[in-house]
Amino acid sequence: MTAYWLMKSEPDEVSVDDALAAPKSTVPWTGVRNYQARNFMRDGMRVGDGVLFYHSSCAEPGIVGIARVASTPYPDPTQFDRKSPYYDAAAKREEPRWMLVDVQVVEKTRNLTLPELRSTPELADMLVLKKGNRLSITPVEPAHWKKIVRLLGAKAA
DNA sequence: GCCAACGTTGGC
DNA sequence: GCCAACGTTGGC
Repeated sequence: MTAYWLMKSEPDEVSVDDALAAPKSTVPWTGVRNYQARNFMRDGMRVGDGVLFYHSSCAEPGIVGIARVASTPYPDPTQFDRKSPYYDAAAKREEPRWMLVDVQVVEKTRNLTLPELRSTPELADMLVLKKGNRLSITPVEPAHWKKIVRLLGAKAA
């Protein structure tokens, strides 16, 4: 049973173009330091799950690509890297605190912007649109996924 | 830069 | 376990 997810990335950090330019169009989803979001990656995701690649904290926030979960969960290496902004002194190698998955971009799309998402009645219940939502990873209902893929005219199903 | 909303921390 | 203070997210 394939599940669907929305994953936010700041394009200044990793944009959909950056991901496309990476080997196999695949990037490790580093830097998540929120337990709920971590748990989605660690416990909820399966290889092949659908991902909506979302740009946040930028001029035009929105969904900019279709991707897929491309690995099983493994420890986020940046938690052990003293020079990384994501370094976590409390994380031990024997007992990693932060887990991530690899994400592979399947298709770059147009930007389905936040205002457009908000103005689409069928998408009103999306978690990412809820007031005050700050979660960088949210599950996506199959019906919402289908609607968005249709709005994007994306090939990926 | 502002600020609402939320998560985390730490004293008690 | 409560809750105030603080830090972060993220749209605008």
